[in-house]
Amino acid sequence: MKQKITIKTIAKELGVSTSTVSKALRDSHEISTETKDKIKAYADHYNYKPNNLALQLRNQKTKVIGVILPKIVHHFFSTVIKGIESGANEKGYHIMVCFSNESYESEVNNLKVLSNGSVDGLIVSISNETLENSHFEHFQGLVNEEIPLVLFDRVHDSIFCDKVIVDDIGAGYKATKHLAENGRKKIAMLSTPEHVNIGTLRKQGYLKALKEFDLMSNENLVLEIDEKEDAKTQIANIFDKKIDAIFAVNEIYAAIAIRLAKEKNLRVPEDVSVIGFTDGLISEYSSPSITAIVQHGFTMGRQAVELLIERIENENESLSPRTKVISSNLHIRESTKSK
Amino acid sequence: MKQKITIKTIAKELGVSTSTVSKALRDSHEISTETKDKIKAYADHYNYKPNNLALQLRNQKTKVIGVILPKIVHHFFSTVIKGIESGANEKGYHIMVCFSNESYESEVNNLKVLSNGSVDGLIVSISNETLENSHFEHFQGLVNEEIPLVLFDRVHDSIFCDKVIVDDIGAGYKATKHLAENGRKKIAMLSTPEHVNIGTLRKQGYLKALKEFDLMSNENLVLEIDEKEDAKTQIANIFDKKIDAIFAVNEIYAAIAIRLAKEKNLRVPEDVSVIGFTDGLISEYSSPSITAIVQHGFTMGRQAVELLIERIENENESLSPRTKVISSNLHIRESTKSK
DNA sequence: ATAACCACCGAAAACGTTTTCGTGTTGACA
DNA sequence: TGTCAACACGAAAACGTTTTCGGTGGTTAT
Repeated sequence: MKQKITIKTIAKELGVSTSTVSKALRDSHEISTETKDKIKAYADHYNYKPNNLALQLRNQKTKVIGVILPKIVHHFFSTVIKGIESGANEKGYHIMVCFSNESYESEVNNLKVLSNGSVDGLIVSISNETLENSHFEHFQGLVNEEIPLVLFDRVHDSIFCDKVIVDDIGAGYKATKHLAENGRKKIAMLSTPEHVNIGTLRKQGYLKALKEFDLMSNENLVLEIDEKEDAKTQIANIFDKKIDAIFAVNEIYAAIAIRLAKEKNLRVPEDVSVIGFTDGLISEYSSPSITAIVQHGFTMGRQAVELLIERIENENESLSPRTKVISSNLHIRESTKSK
Repeated sequence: MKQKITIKTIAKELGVSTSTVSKALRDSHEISTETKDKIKAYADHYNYKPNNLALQLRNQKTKVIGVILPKIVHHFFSTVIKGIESGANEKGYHIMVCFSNESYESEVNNLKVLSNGSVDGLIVSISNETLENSHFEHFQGLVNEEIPLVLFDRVHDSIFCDKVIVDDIGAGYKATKHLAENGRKKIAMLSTPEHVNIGTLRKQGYLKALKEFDLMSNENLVLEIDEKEDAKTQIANIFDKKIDAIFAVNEIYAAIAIRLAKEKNLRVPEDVSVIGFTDGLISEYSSPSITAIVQHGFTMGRQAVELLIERIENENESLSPRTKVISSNLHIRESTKSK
């Protein structure tokens, strides 16, 4: 990189002090118009840009927000990032993005390196491994250092901070209710292992709806898909049970289910109706297009960053932790139909 | 944020100088074991972390790479980001991500704020608007300042820097060739407006293959989809032309084409074979699954970041610009079949 | 006894800013 | 002529590090 021009060089070249240059560039009344013009012209000509690092060090703030996500090649998370970046930009912040790749170790590591002063605050969605093992000491560390922190989607009660979550119970309920109202009697659910709280919560909503409609709530109808094994073979089993509807915890499982149904000569939506979670490209463009719970990732990102910036910029007053619940809604498409 | 503990506070508390503390923490031989132990114990107990801003200012490097993308909610770009982050992490770098949202203005703006010392180098994919209007002065500025820069995928010849691109011509050729070898005679292409160079390049490959197989290369068979209008109605026209194969410039157009074919009672792949670009979730999970050109976004990201870091860390020797071409290949699935 | 050496530590500069507090030079006014 | 304010600018500290250089006191070799 070429030697950058600094206030010092300008000062030396023009035979004034650095304070004068600084003041002139900030248009201070303390400096004569003549000197100001001279300095500005020089700065302009040599394309002077104030060094951000120096400013950050002096102001003791970076105007940068750290974001740690479990993954990125994923419709929901990339949408959230977009929301975060959009909200951050509006307030003059930038984002620094890291991925835990669902690993506890890299989550801890990312947290550590970002909390050394490079960011003013953090937005995090907890990795699966961390949730599975319930190790949250690293977050506790952040809270103790009073570094502003907002958790979203994958959160945990034991961490004392702002949170933005989806109404997973309500979403599970809405999805299941829609199927029941369509006359579906035997509704299966494709869920996640228990430790992933989103699966558990959505299941609660599912069970609530089943109860309300006096439908069978057989544990056999809930399939906990293990991510480490092949999803397709696991899902295939569900069709042995003469089901007429499926509520899937994400859009990939929904797509796989539809594919399997076709292979077994079942019509979607007539014989089997399917609802997915995450209103992504798959739901939109597969055929039949898939009825899905839309999660409003963009809104979640915006909300998270707004909570965070509010906390950053009012660090004196200690607000107690807030939780925003983003309600989800059903986007009805072709994969569901009344009997 | 709580008042963070610094070397100064440690020095004051322990009655030594800051230099001693610094040296002790870096395990210098200049400091007696006794003093070192004392200082380390204190630092450990109060969870001292060196302030990154101060280090960055002192070392005149940030270990941060700026990344500017046209969009993020997109399989290819999110894959590239993952590749960049992965490669950066291995070398101890972090990434700062901004989005131009395909807008020239925000691209210029992002470039400006990132080039003020907050990053050691930049990885950029040019926005559509910028390409459309051929305004590249902002990149020229970077090059003049000798800020390390790597362009990927959406690049332009007039910018003098490292580049990582896909072999778009070859990819278009491979896709079309595959269709031709399957006995398809009237192959349509769903492309982009001309200014988007990827569309143009892929079209070159398409035309090359047509010529090679003595197939009709009618301009009517190439549809330039305008992103500002509804893609579906534009694509629908192509079916009037009795085509038996479609090569789409991205997976969304491919999915839409398949959907339209079904509506017109054409069977995919029997009556119409379809190939898409970008081997994303849609291609994988729609039914029929879509034969697609895989772009190796992860590899591109890795390559880009490796080129960049090499340049950052060898800033003395001025290498001439390099261009890496990542070859793409065909992932054959259900949407293509020989006649 | 003197020189040389070593172990241990501190002062100060440097990175690039901003800001507070002087300070010297005007000019006006009593 | 003396006083005071306004004006224009500079010195220095501060943000938190690292590193060079120098210094002190004690030990060893000649």
